[in-house]
Amino acid sequence: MTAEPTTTQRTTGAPPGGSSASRQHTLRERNLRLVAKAIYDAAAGTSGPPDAVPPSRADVAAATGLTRATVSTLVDHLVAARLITELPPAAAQRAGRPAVPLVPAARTVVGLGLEVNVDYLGVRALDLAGQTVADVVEQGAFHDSEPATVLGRLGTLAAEVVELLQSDGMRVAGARLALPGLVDVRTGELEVAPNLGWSSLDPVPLLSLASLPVHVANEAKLAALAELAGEVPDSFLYVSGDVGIGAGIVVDRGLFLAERGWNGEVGHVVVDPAGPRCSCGAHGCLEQYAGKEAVLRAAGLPLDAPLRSLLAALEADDDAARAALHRAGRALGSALADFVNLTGVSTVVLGGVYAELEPWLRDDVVAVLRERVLASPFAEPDVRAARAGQHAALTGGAREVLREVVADPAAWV
Amino acid sequence: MTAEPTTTQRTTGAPPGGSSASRQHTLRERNLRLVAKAIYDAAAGTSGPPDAVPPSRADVAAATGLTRATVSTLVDHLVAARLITELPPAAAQRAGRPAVPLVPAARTVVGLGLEVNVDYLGVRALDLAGQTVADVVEQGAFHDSEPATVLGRLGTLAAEVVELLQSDGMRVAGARLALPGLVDVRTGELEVAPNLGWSSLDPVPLLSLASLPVHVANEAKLAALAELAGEVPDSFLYVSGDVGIGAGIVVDRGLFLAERGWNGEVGHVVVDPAGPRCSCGAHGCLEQYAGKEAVLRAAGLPLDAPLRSLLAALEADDDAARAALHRAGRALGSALADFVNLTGVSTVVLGGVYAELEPWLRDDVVAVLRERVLASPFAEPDVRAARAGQHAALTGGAREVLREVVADPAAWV
DNA sequence: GGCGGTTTGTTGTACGGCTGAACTATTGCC
DNA sequence: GGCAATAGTTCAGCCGTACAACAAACCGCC
Repeated sequence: MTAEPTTTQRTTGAPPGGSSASRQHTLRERNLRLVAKAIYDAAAGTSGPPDAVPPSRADVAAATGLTRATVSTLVDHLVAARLITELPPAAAQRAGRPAVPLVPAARTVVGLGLEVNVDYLGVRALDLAGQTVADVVEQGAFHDSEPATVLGRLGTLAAEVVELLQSDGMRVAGARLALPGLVDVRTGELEVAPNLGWSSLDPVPLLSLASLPVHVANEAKLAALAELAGEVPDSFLYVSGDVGIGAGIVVDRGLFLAERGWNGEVGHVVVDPAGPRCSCGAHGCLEQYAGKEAVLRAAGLPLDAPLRSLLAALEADDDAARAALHRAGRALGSALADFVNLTGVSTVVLGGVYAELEPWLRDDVVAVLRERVLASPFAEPDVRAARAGQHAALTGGAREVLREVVADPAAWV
Repeated sequence: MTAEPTTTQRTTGAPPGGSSASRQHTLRERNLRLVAKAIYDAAAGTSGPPDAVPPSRADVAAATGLTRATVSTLVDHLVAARLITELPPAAAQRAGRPAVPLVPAARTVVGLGLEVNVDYLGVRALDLAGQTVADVVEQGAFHDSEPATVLGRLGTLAAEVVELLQSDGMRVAGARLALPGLVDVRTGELEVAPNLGWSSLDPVPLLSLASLPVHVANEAKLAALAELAGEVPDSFLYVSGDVGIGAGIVVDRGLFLAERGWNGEVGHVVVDPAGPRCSCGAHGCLEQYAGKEAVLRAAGLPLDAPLRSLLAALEADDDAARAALHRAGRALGSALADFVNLTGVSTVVLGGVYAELEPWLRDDVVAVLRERVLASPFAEPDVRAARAGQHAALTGGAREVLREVVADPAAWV
């Protein structure tokens, strides 16, 4: 008899009703979720490449353990709610009545990702099929900006997008607002966002988006969720390099958010107490070695240099640039070793500027992890570059909204 | 509109059936759990002091949202299964028919905690009422011991305890084996336990406990769960000082166990890369400052000195001892600051030898946490001593087994 | 090209479990 | 002793799933 991973998980989007009375309709809700999730996951290709052929009612019945009769009625409800679409039966190669392929509906229900960051703000809408149906990004300089003005502008953009989508017959399920700062996951308030110069405010009302449920989250954490669109383990640490260094802890495909969700502050892990003083008051924080500005400075580039000039220097084998990334990689490895040792999550995804710098960082990070992670002899740490592309938090936020739709389809039937 | 903590949690003891087909009997199972948990929690006094008077069927109905009719039949089942006991009606002060108080049954179903540690092995049995019904601890020296011999002896002790309990009419629900090493939570195998000199083995068969489900876990993690018996936040970091330094992450009253459960390795967070070399190969690990041996050495005591001689020196205001604890406290604070920053859990419980040393550690630990925890201006970190007493892992293991019984009472009706 | 074999999806009955309302049981208060 | 109040029980009704039989649509093969 062995220990099973008898574990619940604290991540985004717990199915509701875990600890409230179960009535007859609870069965319906739970089984609707089960069926919706089966079809959604098969289409998204949760593991491996997307199945060549979408599942039929019979497939869903086999996968869930429900009878075909029950699945049939549930699917009918989901189709009526426009969450699921029936495709024309494919030419069958087997004997028997051809199956009706079921896929998540396109352009019916969408989730919205919103973001304010230092140099841009944006709105992105995704549908259940995973397609981007709207994408608006405005460049800007929001360092020390006025929250009401910036969030008001973002709200206007979002309202325009919502208007457009609704006139196309789509329903907007909700929105996630990504901010580069400390967001209290319980209240949705922003405690502080150093790079915006914002503090102690409730951002949602400033958007003026009436009748649209908006949740707030940290930018790196939503960006982490965007990685779930691709092939990635169920649990990983996402580390996003930028002016600051943000992180998200993904466990079993959901965000780990204990207490107020203030985790992953890897930028201020002390790499060397004899190192340079950091803005946080401590000495030798990771940011002083692997923060964007520290790397540019060490590479002999101006602090406002674009990333591509650093990449150019690296590709040209510039010694200072190479040395800067070697130093950053060792420091990053050291801080990540603590991160892995403390959380027990062994895969690290490098996001933000680290994604593009990964070829020059990876070897050093891996080497230090191998030295310093205690479990590395039994579970080799894995380091990889993020793949979600530009403005990943917008994608992650929109995906998160849709995940909630799939997790509670009963609200839509 | 604000962000809710829309989070599932990965901790010990997920209610089963989260993602499988819901049939009619699923309702029964879920509601049985709900009722059992309501009665159990009220008795255990999950928050605050135990309610003066245990809940009645009507109270449970009000608390759960189920009707009195449903609660009545469910309670009848639980009473028949001897999981719940009806107390004689208390003298009613209100008008109306007096309520029948419901409490967890004493001495009917018990959970077993087992442990092998460096200097002892033990068996403890707890019943649903929270009482210890059996407690056997054998001192010994198990450094570099033979696993088969030691676990065989523990198995014999456990079998004797089981025999005794069963002859008294009790049913043993299961057992948890605590080991001071790296335990793979998925397979139950022990990868390595440095202080026992054990590695790569499956401990459960060596116990030779037929027909008793035994799960294996890390000792510090089970000790952390023992704290849940007292007044403690729902989430906290438990750090246990001993020869090594172990830790457990408790989130929403359950263990956080991502992947294989290898988290909380705080003993090898690097406090100062210029510090002394550690057995793990790195320099300046926390253990070199706050490990039991490092503290004793710094205090000028022999490495095998008992804890009470250190406590005596501290109470006598011995300079070397005080300085040793100051140094340990600063180092511990630094490593815990990383732990708090990375996990977002703001309460630290000091267990193992740290529990008794807490008066001399606390101020330094708190001071460093205040400096280094980024969220400390918004959520003051809390540091407290563990209260579970000797051999906490035995208590935690037994409690964990009982928590599973309460989480799935349907298996017992 | 019709017929058996095969797989899909639907229909109708049975059953389990919760609800709501009425009912019984037991007390305090006037 | 009667009335109000609270606890617990009984029973018809409803809801959602299972099970089994059935209809639909295809293949292959003689």
